[in-house]
Parts: sequence; C-alpha cells; structure tokens
Amino acid sequence: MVTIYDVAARAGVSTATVSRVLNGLSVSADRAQLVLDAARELNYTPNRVARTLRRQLSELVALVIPDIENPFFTSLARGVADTAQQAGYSVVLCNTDGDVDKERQFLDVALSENIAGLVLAAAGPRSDVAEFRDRGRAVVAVDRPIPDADVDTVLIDNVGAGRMATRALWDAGFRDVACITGPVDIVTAVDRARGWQQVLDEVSDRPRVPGRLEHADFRVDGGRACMSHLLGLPDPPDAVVAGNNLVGVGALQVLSERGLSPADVGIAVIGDLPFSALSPDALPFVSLPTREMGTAAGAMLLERIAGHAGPGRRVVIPGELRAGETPRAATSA
Amino acid sequence: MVTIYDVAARAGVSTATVSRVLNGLSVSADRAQLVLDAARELNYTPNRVARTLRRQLSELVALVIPDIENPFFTSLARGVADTAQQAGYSVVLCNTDGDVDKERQFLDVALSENIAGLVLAAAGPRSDVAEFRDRGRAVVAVDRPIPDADVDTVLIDNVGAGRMATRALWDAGFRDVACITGPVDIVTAVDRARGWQQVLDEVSDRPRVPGRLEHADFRVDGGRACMSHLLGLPDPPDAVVAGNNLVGVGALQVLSERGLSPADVGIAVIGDLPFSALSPDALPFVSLPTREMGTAAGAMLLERIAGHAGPGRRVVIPGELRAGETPRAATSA
DNA sequence: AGCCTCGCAGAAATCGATTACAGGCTCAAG
DNA sequence: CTTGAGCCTGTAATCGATTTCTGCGAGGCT
Repeated sequence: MVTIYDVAARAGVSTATVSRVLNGLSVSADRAQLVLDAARELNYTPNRVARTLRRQLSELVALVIPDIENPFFTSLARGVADTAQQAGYSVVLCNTDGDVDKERQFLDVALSENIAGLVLAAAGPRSDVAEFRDRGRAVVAVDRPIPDADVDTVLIDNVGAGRMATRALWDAGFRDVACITGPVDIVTAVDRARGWQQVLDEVSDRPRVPGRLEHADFRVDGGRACMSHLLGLPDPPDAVVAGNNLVGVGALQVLSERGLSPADVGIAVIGDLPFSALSPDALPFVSLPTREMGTAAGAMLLERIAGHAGPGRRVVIPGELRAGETPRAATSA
Repeated sequence: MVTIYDVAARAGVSTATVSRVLNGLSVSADRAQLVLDAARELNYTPNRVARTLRRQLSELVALVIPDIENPFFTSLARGVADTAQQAGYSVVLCNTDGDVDKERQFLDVALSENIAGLVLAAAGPRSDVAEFRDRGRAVVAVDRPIPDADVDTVLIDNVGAGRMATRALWDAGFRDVACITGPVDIVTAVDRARGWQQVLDEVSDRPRVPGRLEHADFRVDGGRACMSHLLGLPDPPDAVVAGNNLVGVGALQVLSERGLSPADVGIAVIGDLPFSALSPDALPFVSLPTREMGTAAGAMLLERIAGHAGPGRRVVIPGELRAGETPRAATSA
C-alpha cells in the first residue's frame, strides 16, 4: 500500500505539500512537479477511507430502491448514475426488497459511511431521514415521497398516468374497466387508482360495477393473481388498467395462457414494458420517464451537495400515453 | 455525531474499554454494563469509516456487473445479496454499462475504500484484479471468467445451454437453425454459439447454410437488428437460437411485429424471460439459475473473506431446458 | 513472605489522509 | 534600513475507531 508518506519521502517534501499538490492548492511549480513525478512513479492513489474520515464526507452517493428486479427502478438507477458519475461521485445501489428493516439498515450504513448524498425510493411510508438532514447530508426522494421530511422530491404524475390509461381504454370502446393497482400503503399505487376512478366518474352515466378495484403487490405474480380472479368472475370486466409494469406483465401472461389477446380483454399498462416480447404498439401504455426522473433527482442531489439550501423542492414529471393505432385490432393481423 | 469518546466519558471508562465491550472482548461484567447503558442512552453507532481505516477492511462487499437493466444480472445480484447480508456485509452494486473504463474506475474505488470482497462479472476480457489479490482482498468471478487471475469462478455451462436450445428446435422439426449470439469478446456468447454449432455438426447430414451465425450486442436492439436481417434474407432460416434473454426479446418483438409467431419461425432462448408477457410454455428456453449462481458466488466470497486460501475454484452450473408441450403448436390455440 | 502469573483497564500508537498554525523567505513601501 | 504583507512550506493536530503496550492488583505456589 503506497501512502502519501511514501510519495512525500520520494519527492523530498512534506505530506502537507503532497496533499496540496493533489488537491490543487498553491504550491511552487518545481515542487509540484516533484510530487507529481513521485506520485506517478509510485502509482499512488489516495486512500479514500482516510480522506473520508478527515473530510467527514465521502465521494459516494447511495441510491436505495425497493426492487432491483423491476426495470422501472433499474432505469431510474441509470439516470441517477449518469449525472452523479459525471460529477465525480460513484453511485452505489442498495436493494431493500421492499423491506423497511433492510432499508433502515442501509440508511444506517450510509450514514455511518459518511456518504455525500442519498437518493431514496422509500420502501414504506415511515422512512426516517432526519439524521441525514441533521448532519447536513443531501437527500432526495424519488418516485415516492417521504412523509414529514422536508426534502427535494421527484415524482411521476401518477393520478395523470392513471387517467391516461383509463381514458385510452374508454376511448377504444371498453365500458367496464377494472383496475389492478399496488398495495394500499404505497402512494403511487393509490394515486394511479385514483386517476382511474376519476375518469370513470367523469365518463360513466350509469352506476359502476362494484369490486372493480384490486390491490395486488406490485409484482408479476400479483398481477397474475388479480387478473385470474377478475377473469374468473361471473361478470368479468371487458378491460383492465394495470397499475404498474409488472402487474401488466402478469395480466398479459394470464391473458396469453387463456388464449386471449388484448383485443378480447382490453389492457392498458401504466409503465413501460421493455422486455415484453410484444410489438410496442400491441396495446396502450403510459410511458413513464424513469431515466429522466433519475437524472432530475441526481441533479438536485448534486446541487444540495454543493451547498444549496432552502426548503424541499418538488418536481412532478408527467407520463406519456403511447397507444397502438387501434387497440382492438392491434393483434388481429 | 456521538463518538466512542462520548460513550467512554458517560460510562466513566476509557475508549479502549468501550471498544472491547462492543467487540466482545473480555471486560468485567459491571463495566460492560455501564458501557452498554451509555451506548444505548446516547444511541451510539460506531463510525464505519474510522473502523475501516484502522482495520484496513470494511464491511462492504461490491458486486460489479455490466448491465443493471438486464434481469439476468439483477437476479444474480439478489443471490449475492442474500448470502452476504446474512453474514453482516452490506452489498453495494456497481453498474459498468459494459464499459471497461467505468469498470476500472469502480475497481479503483472499491480498492481504495478497502472493501472486504468483490464479485465481478467482467465487462471485457482484460479486467485486472491483481491488486485485490496482492492486498489479500477476496475476489470471485461470476458469469464470466477473468483471464490470468487465479480466482474462484462461478459459471453457467454455456456450451451445454447452447446445445439444449439448439437440440430443442431440432427435435421440434426445425432444420435450418440460425443463432444470434453476443459480441465475440464475451466468452459466454462464444460458448453458447459453440454449443449451437456442435449440435448442428452432430445432427446434420447435409452441408449447413452459411451465414447463420450472427453477433449482436447482448441487448434487445441487437436481437431486433439481427432478427430483422435474418428474416429479410432471400432464404431465411426456419428457426433461431437467441443467445441471451434480451436478444430473445428482440427477436420475439420482430416476429410479433411481422405478424408471425414462434410456430412459424422457431425460437429458443438461452435465458429466462421473466417479463415476456407470454405464457411460460409458449416457446422452449433454457432456464439459467442466476440466483443460485449469485448465492454460490456469495458463499465462496464469504469463505475467502474468512480466510480460505488455496487456488481458485471453479463451479459450473448447468441450465435447464423448459419447453412447451409442442412448440410448433404453442400459440395456435 | 516473596515471586510469578493472569486478567483487566488505561495510555498511547496507529491507520492515511487533510488542514490549522506557525515559521521563514521575498519583496515593496515607508 | 526596517517593517509589514504575502506566499510557501513544514510541523503537528485532527478525524474516530482499534489494538499494542504497560501497569496494576489479585491470587496461587513455594
């Protein structure tokens, strides 16, 4: 392990001078050259642990997400990494698996590692980031707000996304549109369902069929279970809004297994299906700009690390409807 | 920030005693209790940076992968995290995006952060982990071997997987089976193509059609491009082996867009399609035990961290063929 | 009684960087 | 010629833990 002492000895200067050269503080040109030569010859790399201990701030940024196997969050991760790495920070990703205890652990570790910043997609409604703020650490909430924490927040317009998906199905002629959304304690799930409900309240002149709102977990199996249940009803709906990408996959799988297509039972998905094996215009979906959400969160985090004060800001990014030409006929070719 | 000095002061003992209590070294019962009480009252958490600096070893394990958006690698990550977290290590994930320079950066950071161990799915054939070994850091290669490095390695039986996929198509009656695999500098891609070639060499009594092997990148767009090219040929193949999951998705998308199904052009995929929106037996695929690969790698890493010496071990895990009842008829219902 | 061993606890060194402080030098102004 | 300002530079403190070393006191053995 080559340390700053080795470099100092080789260059014939003090460690203070070496440190100053490497950090761009004023040092006479001749000595600076000696130090740079010595550092290169010894292949010196500063020890980040020592630097972090002294500076009380590391060059790491943590991104904590609830489901690493969901393309929604990995795309988000790409966005955060894009901005943070450009600024010289290394992004480390932590997967909580939706478990608030695991999340608590990761947050403790991040705090104790003196990380420069935290981007958090909270596992539940009770995440506590007060200690980060107390110690002046930058925090940005992404996808899911953190209650009672005055932090920068980047969100999807989930109500709007729910509205778009529902509207697309209604406009395509479906009249009994169900909704499979996520757990009741996840705000995004509730908001998307609210958008669905709003549209139905607006367009429908007759009383709606009860029991059309299902809460799955936000995974493929959850979508499968609820879709099977809906299709097994004596009076099944003629269309379904899938509350997220994975629920959509589950719903489509059930459809496919029963030999049905999105022309028979309408499906609109809130979220993208990058690995669906379907042509992109096989069904309507609301594309969510996850990567942009990540870059926005990363940019705000960098501003905070750079010292931006002031109250928490809030950015809401709209989804975008992408629909096949004629959903009903999309797969009939 | 509450430090060990605060705890020591409150308990009326020295910092050495606090440290010993918290690390389970022998301390008299009465003092131990004083320390524990003080630590609890102050809500003390040891500073990991200081600990790492002194111990020269952190409690972090790094997992470096080339594509975080590929479910293959995220599933792998789950496996590694499962084992490592049980042993008290926090896993941080680093996405190189297949870029050897980014990989180099992450490895430098990991080294400089004194991480306890590294699980590496190499971005290219020239990754250098010599420094890790020199400093006694644990390293495990996963999915892709690291040339010239004597490290533990966990691999898929890629040749075997290529064979299974090809055999499945042949057995289903396809006689002109092409192969879309990954870049020539990725060993897994070459091995899978080799398995394809082996089977064709064994079964075919007539000369094969040339130009049936395509090298895509290992992404959806790569699969799309090559599939389009193959289908556009004057004499297109009647079936295709997709070299990985994403290439398979791309190929299936092209098929779907052209109004074709896996009954028209046979497709066998090496890898799983967790988000395909197709029923699991719509087409034959070779399921790859990625999560098990991760747990195996994690277990070996922990052994090395615990001090296991000896030469690099090699574990090869076979894939498993999953085929629909009758591939040709799978989507005709 | 005297000596040795053993266990426990505190003082201080240590990990490897950054940085406050102080000393020395140069140069310009008075 | 003297004094002060300004710029480098080195010494040493510092970040917060762990761990070596040293010393103290109790207990056992001869």
